[in-house]
Amino acid sequence: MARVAGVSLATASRVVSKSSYRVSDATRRKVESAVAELDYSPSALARALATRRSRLLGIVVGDITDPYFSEIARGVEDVARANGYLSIVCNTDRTASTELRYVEMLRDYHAAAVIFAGGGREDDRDRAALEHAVRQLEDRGTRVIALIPRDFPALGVGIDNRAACADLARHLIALGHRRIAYIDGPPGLTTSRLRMEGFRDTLAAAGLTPFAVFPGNYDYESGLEVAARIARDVLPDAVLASHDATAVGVLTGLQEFGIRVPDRLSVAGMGGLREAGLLGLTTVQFPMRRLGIEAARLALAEGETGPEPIVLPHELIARRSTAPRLTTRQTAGPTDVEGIL
Amino acid sequence: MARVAGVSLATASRVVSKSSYRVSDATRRKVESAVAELDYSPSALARALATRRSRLLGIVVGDITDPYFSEIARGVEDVARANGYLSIVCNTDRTASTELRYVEMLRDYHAAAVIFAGGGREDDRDRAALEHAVRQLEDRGTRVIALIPRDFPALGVGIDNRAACADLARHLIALGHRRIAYIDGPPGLTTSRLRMEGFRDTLAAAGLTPFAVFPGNYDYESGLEVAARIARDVLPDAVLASHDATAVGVLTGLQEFGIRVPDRLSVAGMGGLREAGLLGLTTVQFPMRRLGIEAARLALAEGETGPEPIVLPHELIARRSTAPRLTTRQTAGPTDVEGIL
DNA sequence: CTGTTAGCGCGTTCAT
DNA sequence: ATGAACGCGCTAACAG
Repeated sequence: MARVAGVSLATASRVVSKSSYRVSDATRRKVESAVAELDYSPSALARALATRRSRLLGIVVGDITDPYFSEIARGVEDVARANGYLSIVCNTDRTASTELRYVEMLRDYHAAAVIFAGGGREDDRDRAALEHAVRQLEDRGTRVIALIPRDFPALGVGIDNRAACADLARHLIALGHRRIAYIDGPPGLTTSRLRMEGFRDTLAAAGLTPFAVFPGNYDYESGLEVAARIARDVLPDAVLASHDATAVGVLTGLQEFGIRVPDRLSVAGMGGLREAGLLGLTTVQFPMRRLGIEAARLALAEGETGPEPIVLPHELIARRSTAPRLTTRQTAGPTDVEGIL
Repeated sequence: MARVAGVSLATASRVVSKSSYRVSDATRRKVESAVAELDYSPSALARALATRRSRLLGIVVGDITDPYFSEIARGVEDVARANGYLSIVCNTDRTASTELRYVEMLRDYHAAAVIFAGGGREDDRDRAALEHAVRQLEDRGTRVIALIPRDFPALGVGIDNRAACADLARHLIALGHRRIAYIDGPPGLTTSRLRMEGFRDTLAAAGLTPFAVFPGNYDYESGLEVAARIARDVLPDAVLASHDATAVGVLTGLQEFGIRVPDRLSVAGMGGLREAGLLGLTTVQFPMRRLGIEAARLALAEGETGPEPIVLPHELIARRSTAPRLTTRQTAGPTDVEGIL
């Protein structure tokens, strides 16, 4: 193509790659017309090879199907696109080995940066291997960003899981509830631990002890099970689930037993899922998309940023699944119409 | 690295790239130990440049945040990973220009294949440009797969939008409903047209005419609006929404007006969203993940496949949002407990 | 301002 | 079975 333009490869490269080089308008025009004529487009691959810098951005998530992750990915992708980067999404299914494999592939493609969404596990046996792979990444010049908390050193951005759960607990206590049950997250996950700590500490500060702590898995089924158990046994004043999906499960399960929320007990979740809004579930909303955006900004930023992680604010959204304890409310009114649910 | 192995670059390449070449076990071992020692890994970029074939798979979606798309992406990614490919997801926001831009980037990276999820627009002014870009892709040897219907020629896989909507209409008619309203999808979308046709044709075949056809946008808000309109006016026997999100909007809106579903009227949606199950919404479930899987298989398949598109089956899931017309049902029973909704 | 040259890190002929 | 050389398409250094 440089040939049909009648110039040398170098000049052609200079105009095509928009390098801040001085090129006369005349030759520039010649090249441009040649480009148009040949329908030419430069090979990003070759460029990356020569530059040692690709414009590929890796984002490793647990499962893109999970609304949290897809929202994060969307945020990342938005700024990636704005900067001419392509986003590679990697589903790890929370499995260390596939996560590792992906990291290696991203390294082989000289990804400009990789963003680890999804928290780390605290019981990870492959941590050493991962840490090694991450180091390799950095050695090759790719930036690594982590949505904290993560089990390897990396600058990052995140949310305050502990504080969020604490806020929720305080909300429940403020409503007069004392016998508060908690549904834990998957064992070994850092976020599980943090949220649990937020719950326990807040209760302790109020001189309370948990009514019960049920195991959970950040999913719908966990909620159903808990609902069945408390329905057959003693009802707490409130149940705080460490995940919206679980809280929705509680709501559904309770309803099958004819136990009305919030009349008989309050229910709250965490995350800010669409379903939460739909069912009137009290929750804390996490700014997932912003999280992705900030992470991508960090990833693409030229200047080195300080090691202190950015912490984005969450928001407590009180809805009709939580209400003051021991209140006699009317069962009429627009917010309490019987639906098909 | 070939140096420390004590062999030539060629032999090293032969073992690293697993080429079906004859290499003696002795030298192979030498190379392998050198690889391990140096923590060496081949550059996928250089390989792609030399081979003229990358292991990058592009998947262009409307919005990864949309459960349909994320499910498709997941399916694609699953088979991509199994074959050692990386998946690049591109959010077009249903905008032709950004879709075009992405296609160009994917071409520059010599993507092995690109899968177009998300249907085409019928009013697309940039169709020519897109078609051109797609042709360029194919010229460079990248396969292009489309989740039909699409506005440019490509082999593909899809679902039968028309039949799905027809099934729903038949279901409603079989329940005895005659005055059936429809909520359309976004104008200009091929899927909108197809679904609408399925609805109209089925009604016509039964000697019925639509009670009303409301404009919609495949979203929640459209449903709310329709609910408000029919609540203040005459209630149809049933409303069929072209999208689950819209149907959920109808449900929510109706309930705010104290209109009980399915007592007063039936409601159905399309898609198979999680929320549909949660709220007991009758719908057709589309096998989105399978769609992605099949698309990826096509994309990665070596042999040429026939031009006839694969059509995956959908499934009508009748739930409690639809019921026979003019039936007096008791308002008790476990499926009809008043919830917080 | 523009042309020449030398890699980037691989795969792939050809010889040997 | 192995080694030498060339090319993939582009950028970067150095001349002119």
